[in-house]
Amino acid sequence: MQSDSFKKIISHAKEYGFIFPSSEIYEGLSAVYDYGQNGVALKNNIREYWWKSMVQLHENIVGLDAAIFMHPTTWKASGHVDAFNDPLIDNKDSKKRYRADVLIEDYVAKIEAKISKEVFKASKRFGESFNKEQFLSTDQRVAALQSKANNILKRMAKSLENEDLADVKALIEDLEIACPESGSRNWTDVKQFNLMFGTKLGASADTAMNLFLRPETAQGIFVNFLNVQKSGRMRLPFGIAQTGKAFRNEIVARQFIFRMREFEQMEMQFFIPPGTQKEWYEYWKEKRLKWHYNLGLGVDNYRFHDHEKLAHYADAATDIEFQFPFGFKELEGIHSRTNFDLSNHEKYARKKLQYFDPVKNENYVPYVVETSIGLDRMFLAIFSKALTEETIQDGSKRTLLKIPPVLAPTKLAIFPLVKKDGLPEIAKRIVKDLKWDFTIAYDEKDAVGRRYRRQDALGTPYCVTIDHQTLEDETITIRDRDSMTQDRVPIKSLTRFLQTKLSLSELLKKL
RNA sequence: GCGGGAGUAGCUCAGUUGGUAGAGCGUCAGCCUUCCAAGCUGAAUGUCGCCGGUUCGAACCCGGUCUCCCGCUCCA
Repeated sequence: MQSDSFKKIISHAKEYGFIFPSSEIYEGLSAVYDYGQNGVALKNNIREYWWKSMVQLHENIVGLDAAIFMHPTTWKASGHVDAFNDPLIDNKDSKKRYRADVLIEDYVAKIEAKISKEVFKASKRFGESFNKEQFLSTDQRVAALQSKANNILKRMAKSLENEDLADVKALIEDLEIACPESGSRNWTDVKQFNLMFGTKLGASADTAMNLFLRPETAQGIFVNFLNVQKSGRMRLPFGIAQTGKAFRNEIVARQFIFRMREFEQMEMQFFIPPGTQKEWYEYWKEKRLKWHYNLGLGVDNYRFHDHEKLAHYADAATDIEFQFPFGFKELEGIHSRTNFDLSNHEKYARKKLQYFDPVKNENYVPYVVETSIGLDRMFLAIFSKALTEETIQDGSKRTLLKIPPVLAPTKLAIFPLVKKDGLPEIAKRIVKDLKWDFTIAYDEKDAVGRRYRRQDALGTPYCVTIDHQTLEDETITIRDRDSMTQDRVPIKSLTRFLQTKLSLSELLKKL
């Protein structure tokens, strides 16, 4: 059922020019997609809604557009070089894949469990009949186990540090670690999997600099913190907003545009005095949820999911999850990032990244609360909820995209009822007048009913029809996409009607 | 990466024991002039995912490969 509707979403997206597989004539490229003529319009409109809600509506939030290439040390400071590198190993019998370091750590955890058991047993005996010899032997056993555990961890750390993956495998073999699933010790080689895409800057091979394509846009904001703060005379609390592409070499990229290797983020980093992160974290949670609710996709489709295991940089984190066709999944993240990023950039760059607080009269590294949303996921959220198949009164079916009108790729379609009697001329005149303010489609082909349906499938919220009465009294009908009802209004009042229904500022005012 | 399913026109799909490809919808041109798809006439569109093999002959059989969906795994 669900996968059925998901298939419909994918084929509708293709058939109506929203999303195409990348390089399709060359058999495509795994998990890479292109936005078509209607997709790019919807995507731009979503981005604009986000951007204006951040930058235009907040005096203390400004924009930025940092480059995708960044100095390689950026990613050491951010922790991505370490954290985005996983040594993976497969068991050939169970076909299960594991992180090699986790397998070894689990083994060590077992040794440690043994140690505490020994100590516990010994303490019990100690309480009963004390036997000096026994106790000593326990002591030695514990010491032996402890040193064994330490040696394993030391060897693993050293191998990982030196990227000696053969030794990581050798360690697993030496310890006779078996697959938890199959109990087999038939392992593949350890492979390093780096989630960051590498590339080279510079013409000649020997002087070229190894770079990464950014795995998140946030670091472009952090490294520009002082530039923006000083040049913009910004005072805390203030935010920097940015939208842009990021790249992750996901092991498994799936589910259409939900998890792509190249994707677009909309991030805002909010800089605050230390100690106020809790309140700002709550503030942005509420604020962001409201932004989503405001689109009217249904409040039941959203929920918070608080992280229990926090990332290396965070002291609190939550996801806004959305009910996608394949279940509730992360749409946006709100993270209290502490001063982790700025402090680390201070360390690696050996430059102060501090703010002089005129109120407290002191210098400090600001804390950060981040809101980070995937534009492609937002697109999928809207598109998947918008796609509707309904049976109307006469029993016929229609397919429509209930995209929030403000975000629709085409805002208005204009039809002459028939292709004669001067109706097309009037229709074209209206197009000419309104195209300055709205994206408009004109269609005179086929029966008008069929033209309505065509626009329904594209999500066009309003269709204006010019009929014979227009010739008499300069009125037209406006047909509503969702209700299919029509209003007859004077041509003159069209602009104002559309502005109230379709202007982004009206939507923003509700925030 | 593993397992399952799939790939034939823009979309959904049919295609018999191997004999050079079809339908519906859509699109385009025209007719009709009608306010909610499926009226009439005509037309275009396929390296049958790709490469190789078997065969006189492959959409179909075999091998490899790519892509998509689902489930594992992964997702700082």
